[in-house]
Amino acid sequence: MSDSEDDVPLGQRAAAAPKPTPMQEDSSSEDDQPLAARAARTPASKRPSKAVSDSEGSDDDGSGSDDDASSGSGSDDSDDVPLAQRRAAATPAKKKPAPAAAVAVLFEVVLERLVLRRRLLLLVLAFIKNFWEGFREVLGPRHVIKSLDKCDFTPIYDWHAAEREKKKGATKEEKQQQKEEREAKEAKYKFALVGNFRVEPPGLFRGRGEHPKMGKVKKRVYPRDITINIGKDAPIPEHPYPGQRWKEVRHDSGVTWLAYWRDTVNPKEFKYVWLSANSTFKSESDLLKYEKARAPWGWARLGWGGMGARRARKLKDFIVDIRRQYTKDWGSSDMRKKQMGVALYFLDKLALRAGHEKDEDEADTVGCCTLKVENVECIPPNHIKFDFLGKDSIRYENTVEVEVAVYRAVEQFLRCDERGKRKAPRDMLFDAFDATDLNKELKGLMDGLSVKELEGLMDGLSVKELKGLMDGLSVKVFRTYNASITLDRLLAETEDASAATTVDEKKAEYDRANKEARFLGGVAILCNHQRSVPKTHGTQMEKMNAKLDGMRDEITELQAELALAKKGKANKEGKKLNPEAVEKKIAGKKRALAKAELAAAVKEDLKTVALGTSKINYMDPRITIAWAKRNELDAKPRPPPTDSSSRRTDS
DNA sequence: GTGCATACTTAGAAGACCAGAA
DNA sequence: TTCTGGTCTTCTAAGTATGCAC
Repeated sequence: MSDSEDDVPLGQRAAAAPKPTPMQEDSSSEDDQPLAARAARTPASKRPSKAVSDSEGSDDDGSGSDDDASSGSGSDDSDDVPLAQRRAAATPAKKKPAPAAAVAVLFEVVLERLVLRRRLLLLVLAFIKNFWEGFREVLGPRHVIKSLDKCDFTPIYDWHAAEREKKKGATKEEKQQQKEEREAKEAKYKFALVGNFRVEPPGLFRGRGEHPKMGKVKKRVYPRDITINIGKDAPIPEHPYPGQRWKEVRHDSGVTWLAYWRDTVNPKEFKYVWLSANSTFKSESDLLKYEKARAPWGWARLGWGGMGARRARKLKDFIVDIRRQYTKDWGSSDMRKKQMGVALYFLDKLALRAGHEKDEDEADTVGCCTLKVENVECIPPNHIKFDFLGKDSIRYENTVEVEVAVYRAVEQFLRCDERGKRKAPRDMLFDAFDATDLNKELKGLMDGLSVKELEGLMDGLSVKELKGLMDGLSVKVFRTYNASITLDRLLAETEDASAATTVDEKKAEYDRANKEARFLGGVAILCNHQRSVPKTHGTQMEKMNAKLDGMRDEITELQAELALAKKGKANKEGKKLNPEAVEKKIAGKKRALAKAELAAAVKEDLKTVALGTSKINYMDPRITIAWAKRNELDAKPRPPPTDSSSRRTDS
């Protein structure tokens, strides 16, 4: 749209515009033409396709063939020549036209313009009709505006005109800055950081533990096997296999996967391409997970945003109710209720996984709800020993002291089932329900609360919001909660006993809370995050022990030197030493030895503990941030990659 | 109530990377 | 410059959760 045209209100343009020349109609740069001029060329109902046919030289306006003018797009300078003159020029001038013929040409031109003006007027009225229909819908049926006649859009028009002037008047530097700001704002919608963008290559399936499918061939996956999920208007991405097509192209904004294919080893399962863990989608999902875990209990020591202390306290009462309820169920005569009560106790106390049913062609592992009789042993008077293979066939071996009522209930569950039938070692400990039932039960706890009870818990949240948070209450939430609250507790313990004053000392305390032997009852142990012993562990320990032996020998020698120094005698090298200086040296060596011994002990203790999993999946990062703030430490997130090819995703 | 399909999270192994020590 | 050891990244297996059809 030309600037001069643009400065004229639509209504005025409608009246003033009907003077497009055929050459203007045929211009290839259609977008640059005034709306009215564009509208005049094509009936509103067929505009998009008609625009194409016009450019191909249709005779739609009834003025005879315009092929000459349109097909060649003419010479550039002919745009400035009046139509009548061009008509004349386009016809070979064999002889001077008679006056009557000139009048006829002039009449034809005037007529043509009148026809065009009428058509344009009709199109504008069409435009206005459509606008009013849409505008009325936006206003709603009860709006005071009932027709367009009395509407004055001048302020809006003026505002736009002023903005345009402002843009025009900007310096080159200002325009560049605006461009950069715009691009920075839009960047998050242009790039996505994909987690696993490679298709899994062919190979042999290993599986973990004694997997029945180990050794099976993983076939190559081709584009014809892959369904992709892209935006409706996005171009279909190319793949490196000519002649093949994607299995399917979907436009599903209700899911987060970008592509999937069927696993060739287990065709019942899918493999997905997702956004990376630090994308906004995944981060928001993580936030929700921690909110759900936090909501029913509330972290005792956290004062940061989101949940006020008052609400946290009230919601904390809610878990007190859940615990009271499952404690009551241990004595229930309803076997299903009784078993669920004990299972919830295990989940809450031991942070076990839910344990869903598994197929025959999967590794034989269990979780809380799928524990078998052979996995559980009662040790009088009130200890229970668990011994089973959990996720990834990692062994869970733990003996815990339990409430007497739980102990007796488990003895009963081990003996016979719901109907009184005697159990064998491979029978289920909890035979009256499964993990799905337990999840339904947890959700039912929330549904059972009256609006009045909810109001007591809300403290600013609507019933819908609170229910939304609590809808997420499932078995796995107990595990997330327990992991996070354990970290919170351990950090609190270090703070309470802390003599640290410097940043380095405080940071060392945090590291110790995460790693040190004295906290081995911590998050990773709680969640049973194990690893195999690193291959280099043996040689590393040998080196460390040799170093420790050397340090001990050194201290022994120094102590001998101290004895000589105290008697005023010279040492082996014939030097007389100051006893105080030797004592100081010994103290320093002892401190270094203690530090090295601790490091060796931690290394040995942690050789089978995986710390990363709890850090990534279970410990609410806000607990660490809150701890850092309380200790006046500057905890900053790692800066995003600077390389433009690896921008963070927000889309 | 059950089984299945689908979608998403959690998990350990192994290799890559990097900083500090030798 | 090379070695070492800790941490990060990648890979993909193995879980959890839930809606839907029957």
